[in-house]
Amino acid sequence: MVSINKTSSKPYYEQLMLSIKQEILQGVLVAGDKLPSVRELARDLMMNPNTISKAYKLLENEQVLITVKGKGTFVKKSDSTQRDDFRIQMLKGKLKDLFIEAGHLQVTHEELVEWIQESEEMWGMKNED
Amino acid sequence: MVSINKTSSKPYYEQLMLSIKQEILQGVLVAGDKLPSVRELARDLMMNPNTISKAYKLLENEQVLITVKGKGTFVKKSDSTQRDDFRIQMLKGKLKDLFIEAGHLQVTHEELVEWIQESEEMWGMKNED
Amino acid sequence: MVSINKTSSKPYYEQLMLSIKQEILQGVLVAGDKLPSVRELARDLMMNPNTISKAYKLLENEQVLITVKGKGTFVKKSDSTQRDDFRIQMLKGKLKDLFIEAGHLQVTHEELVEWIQESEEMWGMKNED
Amino acid sequence: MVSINKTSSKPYYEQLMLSIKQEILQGVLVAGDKLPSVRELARDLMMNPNTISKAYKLLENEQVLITVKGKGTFVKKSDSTQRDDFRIQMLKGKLKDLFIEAGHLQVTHEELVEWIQESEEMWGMKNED
DNA sequence: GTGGTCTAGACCACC
DNA sequence: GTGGTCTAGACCACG
Repeated sequence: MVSINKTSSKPYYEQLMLSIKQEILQGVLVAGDKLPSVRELARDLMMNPNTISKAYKLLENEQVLITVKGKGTFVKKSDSTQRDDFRIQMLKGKLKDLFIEAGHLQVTHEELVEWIQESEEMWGMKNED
Repeated sequence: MVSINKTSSKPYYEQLMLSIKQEILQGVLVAGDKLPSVRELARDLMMNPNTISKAYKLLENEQVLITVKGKGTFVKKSDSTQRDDFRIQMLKGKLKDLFIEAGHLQVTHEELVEWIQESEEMWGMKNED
Repeated sequence: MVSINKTSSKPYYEQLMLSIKQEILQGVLVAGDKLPSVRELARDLMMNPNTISKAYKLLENEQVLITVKGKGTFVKKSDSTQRDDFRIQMLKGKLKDLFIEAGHLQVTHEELVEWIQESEEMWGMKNED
Repeated sequence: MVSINKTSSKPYYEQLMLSIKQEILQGVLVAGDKLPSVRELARDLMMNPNTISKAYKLLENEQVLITVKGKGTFVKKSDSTQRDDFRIQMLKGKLKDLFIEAGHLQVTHEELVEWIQESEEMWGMKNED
């Protein structure tokens, strides 16, 4: 399922985090599902277990996964109680930068909005079950 | 005009690039305008000239600025004839990643679109070139 | 200042995190202060730089520190806007467990409250400047 | 009575120890009461007998339980004559760490004290032995 | 078997 | 000089 682009400049562990997050949004992974063990995934992706572990640990900090020593790592039930204002602010900042880049690439705002709608449809988001 | 946040974790040269690009989009800087010399800007912003130079060079590569030996660095007239498909693909990828993050931060697509509209209005963009 | 007990079962990086947090609460470290470089501290504490780095990184995730590549790691200005309910809940759980242990060690609730007051005075917390 | 949260990241054997200790403090279990056999409890909780055994053994070490060969495991009468200073020091250390965390989560000392009082009332502690 | 911690050492990006 | 990423391999704790 998940795959890593070893020629990208984006760190492996970030790619992995995004890949897992995407599968959760798509409903491929749901709350309670067990992720591959760090060793197993490391073998499959031909990476060092430490790198996998780093990704899992960071997703645990973000409350996306939960890991139990000796048992494995699992998708956590999202407690949609609280929004993380700090990270949302970061996100907004990134969108602004992206917006500036778009302007210089002659990408119109309408196109940006279109892209967002595309993503929404293309993935068949299963966010509400 | 341009300013650098020395406590941000974003590299100085990237901040500078974005800052210049933003001013161009806002119409503060227009095609043909002369930018401050590397030394001058380095002094004003209390930064290493190498860092300024790096930002200018990268913006030359992106066809945003143009340097004339012995004269200075200038805002280039954007040739709207061709769009850089490669970089647009990059941008689209970044937007997709941002979209995934948004999903996990419980930011709805509507909010994202709103943010884009906000930026548009707030700046009074003048990119009708 | 900071010191590590190499015979404790508590991980080095956690000890370091607590040590730094304590110094911030005590006012020994204040917003904007530069922490020792990972290499420097690693040398002083006779530890591997990776371990120091891990502690710094985690404190960055907790928004206690901020690090700028090429410059160093600094104490962050605490934005007291938002309380992290999730982590507060964790803390409350730990206090409950501690409370049970106390009961079995014949430590009364009054003693517990006393200990808290002690800490408060002993350190001369500088939380409000 | 005792129950285990299989999705918690706290080790099973620690959860079990705390659960038993809590029931003793609440008076649900009193000195002389017989605990379920290792095998029986393992079956009821769907856990590995080794894990139960480990918890019982550690509670024996802490002088909370006592095992009589061929008869079973029983709640021990607490000898309130001497307090275990070493473990009390440990406890005090943990409270100090917890206190530091509280400070960084903007939890006031008053709140901490409140939480202690809450626990006290909620359980109707019966530790007048 | 699972994940967690720590070390050692290489290479890269930023200033 | 600074921190960041990744690999390799050792040892420990949990079930």
